[in-house]
Amino acid sequence: MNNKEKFYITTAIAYTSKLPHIGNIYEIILTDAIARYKKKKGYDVFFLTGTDEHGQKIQAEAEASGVTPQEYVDKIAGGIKDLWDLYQCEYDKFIRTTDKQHEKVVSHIYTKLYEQGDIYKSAYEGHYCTPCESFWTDSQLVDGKCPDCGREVKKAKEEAYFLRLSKYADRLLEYYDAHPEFITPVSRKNEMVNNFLKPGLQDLCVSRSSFTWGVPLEFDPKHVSYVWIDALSNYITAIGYDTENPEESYKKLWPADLHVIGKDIVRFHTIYWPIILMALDVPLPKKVLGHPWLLFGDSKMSKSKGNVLYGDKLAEQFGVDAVRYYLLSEMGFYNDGSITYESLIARTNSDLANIIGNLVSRTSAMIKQYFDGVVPAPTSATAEADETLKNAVNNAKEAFMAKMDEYLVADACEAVLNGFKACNKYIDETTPWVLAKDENSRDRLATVMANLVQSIRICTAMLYPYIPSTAKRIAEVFSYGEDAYDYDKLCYCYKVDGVTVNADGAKLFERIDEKKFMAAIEAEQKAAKKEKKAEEKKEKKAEKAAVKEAIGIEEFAKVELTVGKILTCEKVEKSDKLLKLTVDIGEVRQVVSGIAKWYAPDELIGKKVILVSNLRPAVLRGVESNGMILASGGDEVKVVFIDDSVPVGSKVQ
RNA sequence: CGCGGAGUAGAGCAGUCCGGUAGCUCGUCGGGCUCAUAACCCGGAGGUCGUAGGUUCAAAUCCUGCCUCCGCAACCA
Repeated sequence: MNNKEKFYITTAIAYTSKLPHIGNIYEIILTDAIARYKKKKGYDVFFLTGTDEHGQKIQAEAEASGVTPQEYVDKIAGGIKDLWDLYQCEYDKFIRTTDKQHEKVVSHIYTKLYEQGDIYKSAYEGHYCTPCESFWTDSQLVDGKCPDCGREVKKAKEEAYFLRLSKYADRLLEYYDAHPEFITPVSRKNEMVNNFLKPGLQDLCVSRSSFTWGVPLEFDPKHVSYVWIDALSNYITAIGYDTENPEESYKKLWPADLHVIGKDIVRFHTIYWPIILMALDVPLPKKVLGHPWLLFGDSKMSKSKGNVLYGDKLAEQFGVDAVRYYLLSEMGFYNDGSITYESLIARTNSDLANIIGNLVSRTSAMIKQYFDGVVPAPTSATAEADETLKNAVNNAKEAFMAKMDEYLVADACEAVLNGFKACNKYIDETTPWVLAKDENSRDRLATVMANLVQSIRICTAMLYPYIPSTAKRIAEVFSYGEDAYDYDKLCYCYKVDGVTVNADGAKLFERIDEKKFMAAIEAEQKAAKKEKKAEEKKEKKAEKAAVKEAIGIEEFAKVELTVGKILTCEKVEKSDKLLKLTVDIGEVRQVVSGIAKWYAPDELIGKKVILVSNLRPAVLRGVESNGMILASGGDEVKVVFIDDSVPVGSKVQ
C-alpha cells in the first residue's frame, strides 16, 4: 500500500517516580520536531515514547503515599502523557513498562538469555545501607559512606543474575569502528570507549530479590527484572518483538533509525543496549543521539529565588509554541543550554512576533487592501529583487535540510528564520505601498504579493516541525492547500493564488512587555516566599511548643554539656561549611562543625566553648566528629563562647 | 590530583574534529520607510578568541603547562 521508507524514532522513557521537568520536555519536543520533519520529507515515521514504571524507588514512593505501585504509576504516567499532549508531541505509541505485553516479552527475553548462558546467577556483592535499603558499588560510595544518607554501609551479598557484557565487548568495539555514525556527537563515543570499553566491561546486574515491583523471572520467581533489560527493551517490545514469532510491525520497523536520549544515559544506550541486542541476535539501532541538558538559567539565582520553571506553567504564560520554539532554537547540539524568562521573552518577541508574525500580518493586510483579499497570480512584471528573494529562500531551504538531516535542529532553525527575513527585506525593496498608488504598476504589485505568499508558504513549511500550530494558523491566513507544507513542494511552482486571505486572524504572537512580565513574576515570587516564611514560622512555633511540652528535666539531663578549649582548628578540605577542630574537655575530642562560613580557624583557637559531649559520633565529609559545639542557629551563626575562667571539663547545666 | 563541561564584542552562542580574511542573534549608535505588531530595512561602533610557551610560512583551531568559572557530587552533629 505504501512504499515509503520507514523511520523509527524513540525518546527515552520517562521514569515515573515524579513528574518530569522542562528538560524532559525538551527531549520529547526535540524528537517530535525531528519526527515531523521526516514525515514531511515523505518518510513513514513511527514515533515511540513512554514511561519506565518499575523499580524500588517507585515501590517506595507508592508506599510513602499510601497507594499501590500500580495506582502510583498510573497517576504519574497520566500526568506525563498530558504534558506531552499539551506540547503537541505527535507520538504514535506511548509504551508503559507495566503494559502486559511488554512484561511478557521482557520475561521471554530473560529466559532466552538465561538459557543460552548470557545470564548467570551469582551474588551481588556490594555495600548495603540498611536505612536506605539500597546496595551501592564501590564507585558509588562517597568516602566509604552511603551516597544518599551519608551513613555507614555494610558489606553484603545478595543473590542476583548477571548479564555477560564482557563477552561482547570486542564485537561492540568492532561495531563502533564499522559504524562511526552510531553515536552522535562523537565526543560522547570517545567518552564511552575510553572510560568503559577500554578498561574492560564488568558484567551487569540484571535482577533483584530485595523488592518485588518488577517483572518476575520465569526461571527464578524470587527475582524481578532490574532496570536496564526491562527499560531498554521497550524499544522492541513496543513494536511487537518477541523471542519467538515477532510481529510484522517489528519486522518492518526494527532496527530503530534514531534513539534520542539525554547525555546522562548514553552509556546504557551505546553499551548495554547493543550488547543485549547482540545477545538476542537482533540488529542494532542505527543511531543514538545524546542531547545536552537544559539548565535553569543562572542556577545560583534560581536556587535562592526558588526560580524553577515548569512546563505547564510556561505554556500558560507564553503559549506552547513560544516554549517549543525557544527550546528548539536555543539549545545547541553539543553544549548545555539555558532558559530564563528574559531570553524566552527576547526570542519570542524578536523571532516570532517581529519577524514572522509581523510579516504574516503586513502581507495579509496588503493583499486585503490592494487585491480585495484575493491572492493574485504572478505576472510577467518581474525584477531583480524577485530573484534575490527566491535565492535567499532556496538557500534557506538547502541549509535547513542539510542541518536537519544531521539533527542540528537549532542551526536549521536559523536557516528558516533567514528565509522569513528575506521576505521582510523583499517588502522593503519592492515598496508595494508605492506600487499600489500607480495603476500602471498593478502587474508588478501582483507579482510581489504572489512571491511573498509563496515564499512565506515555503518558509512556514520549514517552520512546521518547530511550531506546528502556528504553521497551521498561517495556512489559515493564506488559505493554503492541505499539502502546502510537504517537502516535495518547497518550490515556486505550487499554486497559492485565487484564494481569499483571512487578514483579520493574522496576529500570531503578541509582543511581551518584559518589564511588566518580570514585575508580575517578582510579585508572584514575593507572595510565594511570604507564604513559605509564614508556614515555616508556624512550623517552628509548633516545634517549639512540642519541645516545651515533651521535654522534662530528666530529658535535658541526658544531654551532657562540657566546657572545652579549642586547641586546633582547620578547614575541612573540599567543604565550604565545615571546620575540623580538636577540643580539650579533659580528654581531647575531634569535632566537626558547620561554621566555616562565619569563623576563620584562627579566631577560634584558644577560645572556650560548650560541647555536647555525649553525642553519638558521626562522620562528615570523611572526618569523624565526636561532639557538637553549641552555637546559635539561623542565618547568622554565633558560637556560644564561655568565660575563660571556667575550667576545662566543667559540666554545664 | 573525585567526575564532567566551558572560557570568542555589553549579553547569549557558532566556528575548533579537517590550521588560511573571526561570524550569528540580542543590545547599542546613526540612517531609511510607513504596508505591518513602537514593527520592518540599511549602515556603524565594539573582539590581541582566558593565559604562558611550543609546532608552523600561517594558530580561535594542533601540542604542553597554568589560571578562572560552572554543573554533578558532598555539606550546617
